[in-house]
Order: sequence, then structure tokens, then C-alpha cells
Amino acid sequence: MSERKRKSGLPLDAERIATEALALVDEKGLEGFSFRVLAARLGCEAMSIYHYYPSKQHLFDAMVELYYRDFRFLPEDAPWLDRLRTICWEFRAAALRHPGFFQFVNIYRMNSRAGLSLLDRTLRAFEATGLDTGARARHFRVIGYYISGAALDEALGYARGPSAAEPVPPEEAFRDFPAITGVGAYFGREHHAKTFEQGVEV
Amino acid sequence: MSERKRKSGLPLDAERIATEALALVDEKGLEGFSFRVLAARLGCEAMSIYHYYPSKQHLFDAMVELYYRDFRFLPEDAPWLDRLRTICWEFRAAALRHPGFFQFVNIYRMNSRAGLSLLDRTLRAFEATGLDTGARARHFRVIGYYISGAALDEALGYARGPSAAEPVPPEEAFRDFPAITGVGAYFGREHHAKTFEQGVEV
DNA sequence: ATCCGTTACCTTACGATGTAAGGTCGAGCT
DNA sequence: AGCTCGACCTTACATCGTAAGGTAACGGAT
Repeated sequence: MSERKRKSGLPLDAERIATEALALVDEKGLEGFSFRVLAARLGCEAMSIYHYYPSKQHLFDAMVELYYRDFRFLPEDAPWLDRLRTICWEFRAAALRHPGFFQFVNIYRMNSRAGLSLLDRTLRAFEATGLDTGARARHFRVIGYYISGAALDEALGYARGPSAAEPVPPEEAFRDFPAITGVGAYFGREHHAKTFEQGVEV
Repeated sequence: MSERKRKSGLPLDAERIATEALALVDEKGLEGFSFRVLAARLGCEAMSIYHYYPSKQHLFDAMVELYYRDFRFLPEDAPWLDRLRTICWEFRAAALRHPGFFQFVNIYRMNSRAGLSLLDRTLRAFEATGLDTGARARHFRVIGYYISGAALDEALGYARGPSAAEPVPPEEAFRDFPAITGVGAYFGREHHAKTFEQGVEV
């Protein structure tokens, strides 16, 4: 209640700001994000955001929390293999939901509450394997690396990362690097590759 | 020949600029990089760089080329497994040589000459496995994802990526996420994990 | 009914960034 | 001697995150 002297639109609140920020990154990419264009989209001034988040870092923290919030997991009593598989697919799904932001999340160190909670849940699934601690840690990292690399590639397939300013022209590539053009038809196949990797960690 | 009106130091040239730029990123990270501080290090003004590179993108392209340039490979007649192993280790070594820049390279689409050449070489090693094209493509991606994820983690273990503005305090983490603290002693072990993954792709 | 502190938002301003536009100085040819 | 041109510099601008501080409207106390 109360329309102070807002310029337009809905009143602000922390959740709406973070949601809209995430949407902005999804649409325009990380480069396209700024407090001023976010403010424009919110119908306020850039500095108003500082009332809810003391810095860009804090806002990004909230976005990370949002990002992880809609992960869906199997109950703790499900078989560990299914739990792990679900986590992998959720990881991938989230990356594809927010391809631009994944670029950030993937670099972001997981010491936020939501991140730690995901790690903890994953490690608990590993505990159910009966492996010893060292082996669990190694397997955990191996599949973590794999899904992070895979998701990064897939996410950037949509929201393209930086490319060479002057890419090699296709006919030159064809001539000089014949082995590459041979495997040109390898899209969507990484689904297989993924399930497949799952078999590995037994 | 010729000391025009340079402010100080050696004369400029494209290679020196790119080398120094890479060194700067290694020392200060991607965030710490800018044309002005690079110029200071080179003993010139920021705009002088534009005489050699028309934009930051172009400079970064040259840095990528430098980055890939000192990969060392086994001869083409070595056993394919050894060749692949070498490529993986070189990939990792380069990431650790330039942890800050790897953050960029890993996102960068490989359509530069040096990048394509690495891809081509890797795929040729895969051709020697005798697998069919589809399987080669899948295995190629699987190990690509793995080494990219692993290298990213290891590189960022040194040059820390962005972290939460307000990290969860350790004692709270210990209380809420017990499974995490259990695997706390899992450093340097990824060497094992890597060689190990190598066994997988057979 | 009036004052008053607090909340929610805005204005202005600063130093940093990438880079467009154009200036200047010296080496080398004619 | 004069001209051209390469190599480097100066100035300027829009955009970025954000520090500092203003202002208007509300709820509660008097």
C-alpha cells in the first residue's frame, strides 16, 4: 500500500528485483545486464535497488539463490543412483533455463546456502553407495566436472559466449582441419553421453 | 631504431602487447585487466594499443592464440591413447599456467585457428581408435566436458572466482551440511580421478 | 491535529571502463 | 627542402558500479 513517488509500475521488493534481474540476464546475457537497464525494466532509478541490495554482489547472490531454488529432488529414500541421476538432470535443466546466468553460477564458489545445500544433498546420495570417503570424494568431483563442462557447452550453445573477432572462414576450416567437419552431426547426442557417464561411476 | 615520442621503455609491437596482457591477467585476474593498466605496464598510453589491435576482442583473440601456442603434442604416430592423455594433461597444464585467462578461454568459442587446430588434432587421435563417427563424437565430448570442468575447478582453486558477498559462516555450514565437511580432505586427488577417467573411454 | 522518525525512493556526482576522433612528431623518400 | 606516413598521444564521450545525501509519504506518539 502506498504509492510514494515511484515513477511507474509495481512497488519494489527484493524478490521482484532478483527475479527481474535474472530475466534480464536470460534475455540480454551477462554483458547486457546493468543496474540502469534493470532499473528501467523495474520502473525505478538505479540507486533505488541499493535500498534492497547493498551491492551488485549481493544482488547476484540473491539471483544464485533463485537459480538453485527450483531444483527438484527425489526423496532421500530413493535409490542413490536415481537420486544422482536426477541431480545431474536438474543441474543441466537449470543451466538451460538460465543459460546466460549459468556462465556466472558455474564460476561462482558454492558457499551460499543454496549451493551448499545442493552439495550436501549430492554428497549424501554418494554416502548411500557404500564407498569409502576418498572414493566418494573422487567420484563426486568426476561427475561434478562432467556435468559442469557439459552444461556449460550446452548453455553456451544457446547464449553464445565470446567468439573470435575474426573467425576462421568455414572453407578454410574445411580445408585445414578435415577431422572437425567429419563429426559435424553431433548435436543432442550428449543426452546419451550423459546417461552413459552415469554407468561409469559404479 | 627510433625513439619517437614514447613515454618510456621498449617500443611496442603486437606480440609484446599480447604477452604482457596475458601476464597482467595472470597476475590480477580478468577483472583487474584494463587497457589503461596494460598501457601503464607497457609504458604507453591506452590508445596506443589500438594501433596494433582494433579492439579488446582482437587483443583477446591474440591472447588466446598465445595461450594455445605452447601446447606440446606427441607425434601423430604415437598410440592414440597416449596422444589423448597428453592432450588432456596439456589442457590442464595450460589452464594452471594461466588460471585467470582460462576462465575466458573456456567460454570462448573455438573458432580461432589455434583452437580449431587443437580440436582437429584431438579428433584425429580419436579417428585412430577405430570407433565409428558417432561414437567418436560422443567420446570426444565426454572427455572434453570432463577436462573443461576439472580445469576450471583447479584453475579457480588458485585464482578464486566470485564468491558470495556474505558467505555462510563455517560453523553454520558444519551444522547444517554435515556431508560436506566429511570429504574435506580431497585435494590433489583429482590427478587420480583424471587418469581414471582415461580408462573410461575405452 | 500536529510533530517526528523511518521507510522508500530519487538526484547528483565521481572515478573507472572501452573506444571514436583527431592531433603531433620524427624517419625516410623524392 | 618538402611530403608522406607510421607510431604514438590527447581529448572527449557514453556507460558502468556506487558514494553521499536529499525528499516525500507513511505510522505512531502526543
